[in-house]
Amino acid sequence: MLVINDKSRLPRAGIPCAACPLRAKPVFADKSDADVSFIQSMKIDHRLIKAGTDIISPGETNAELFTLFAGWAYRYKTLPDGRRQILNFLLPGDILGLQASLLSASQHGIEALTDAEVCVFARRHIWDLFVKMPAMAYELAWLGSREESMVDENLVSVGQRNAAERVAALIISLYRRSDALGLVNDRTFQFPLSQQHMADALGLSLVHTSKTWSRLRRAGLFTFSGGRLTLLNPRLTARMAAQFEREATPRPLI
Amino acid sequence: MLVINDKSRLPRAGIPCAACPLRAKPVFADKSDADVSFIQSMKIDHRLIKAGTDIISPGETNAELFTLFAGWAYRYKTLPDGRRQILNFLLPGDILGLQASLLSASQHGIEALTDAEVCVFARRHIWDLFVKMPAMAYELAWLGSREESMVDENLVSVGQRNAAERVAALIISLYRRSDALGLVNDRTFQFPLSQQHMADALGLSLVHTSKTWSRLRRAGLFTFSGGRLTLLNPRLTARMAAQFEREATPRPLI
DNA sequence: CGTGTTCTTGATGCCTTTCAAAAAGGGTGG
DNA sequence: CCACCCTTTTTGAAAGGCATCAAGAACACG
Repeated sequence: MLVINDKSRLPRAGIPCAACPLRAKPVFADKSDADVSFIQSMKIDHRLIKAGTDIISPGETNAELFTLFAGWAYRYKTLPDGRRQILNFLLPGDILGLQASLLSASQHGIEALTDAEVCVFARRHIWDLFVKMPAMAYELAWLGSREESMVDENLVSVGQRNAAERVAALIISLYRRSDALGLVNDRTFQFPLSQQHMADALGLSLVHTSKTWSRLRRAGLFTFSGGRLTLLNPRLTARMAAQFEREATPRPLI
Repeated sequence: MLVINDKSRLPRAGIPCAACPLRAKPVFADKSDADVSFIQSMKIDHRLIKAGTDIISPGETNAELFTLFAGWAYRYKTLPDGRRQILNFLLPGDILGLQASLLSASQHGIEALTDAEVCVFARRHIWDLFVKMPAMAYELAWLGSREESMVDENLVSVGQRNAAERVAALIISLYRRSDALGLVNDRTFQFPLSQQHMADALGLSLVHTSKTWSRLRRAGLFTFSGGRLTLLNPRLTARMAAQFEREATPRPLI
């Protein structure tokens, strides 16, 4: 998978929020020093998560709030018989566990897709934030709405698009989100999903996902090797997915 | 459909929030007089919406915030070629347009399913609410998370459940929500969806929805006539839907 | 009592699933 | 560095659930 570091355990754990490398990216809205230091004061931990482990478990109560600092994750729900639906994917800078920390018990799980790092904010501080930092509370609500909007779009995919359109929509969506983070070089970016992940996200069987994936690849839409995807024709892919709106930017980082 | 009133145009328009009949229902959390009068001060209109008309249009900017006072509505998205996905249904007391008013342009539309009444809150007042009323801002975020959680569950349906399970899940979900509002009598409640609505919500064709619907009806799961549905066996229906969590209650009403 | 909408039902076809098994990677220990 | 094992991906074949087409029935409305 994606190896975050090799020498030290948490090389970036000590980095203050003011010097956060994520925050420097143009996708994220500028913040006042006061805001950043409030964020710093809320942050109680910087945690390394191994790929494949839960960051928030289904049914967990009193879940903390996180910001994904590095790596990928996904929200999912599981039916009693084991069927799993991936609700949406999470990339660096995304808030994680807002729903879980507002509602009493988490209705979903969140699992690290790659090795990941998260900034941990104590649940009990969220209330402080609403009282003392209305602008940031507003941004939190904004981020929540943005996530809902992503789930909306996934529901449109699964409910209305055929297999090829779904795969195309998934690729273009992750391509654009990676691009916004500056993670796309020469139309190439890290694409750490297994076909099982794609199948569970798209509501397709593993076999049919595989066949659709290779059909699109052979059709010259993209190349894929070593976990890196090159999207040869983003325009065509977007058209193939039958509409796919761009994101508003910049957005808040908490 | 559902005729709200016959004599006067807006019989309840003049009712102050303090005397709101919705608020009296046990599903909704108690609020202080100060909170209620703040809500009253934010409310700029009480509007009657005819069934089938948009409350928020797709792409609308500067959408206001609403609380659904009476009737049903639904959020939807449409693809360029006309395919429509219903994202979730809205019942009295639900907040409406939060995502649209936080994000710059509405990514979805909201349409009245029956004749409906809405309380209108000016978008510009939302910011005031965050500054002056942190507890209510928190509740707003809570309601946003709750809506996301409903979309999550619909995504699980469409992605993982087969046709019969989807129909059962839809029925039990609307049954429970109606029940929480005290709208269920003797297992019978108003069910104003056409089969086209169900099809668009469940990601099924109209024909297959009709066949599945009548198969479940003939199997003795429910009876339906005159827009009213009697759920003969809620337990069985819930089991048939393969898990369906109950809602936390009470919840905030704004 | 017409007329348009919604619902029902039958027939046909295909997109997707399921079953099965081989091929390809990836990681680990000898 | 190769052998071995486990996970992931690929392919083929067969079945089935759901979509599409078509048209009649039931219903709502003016």
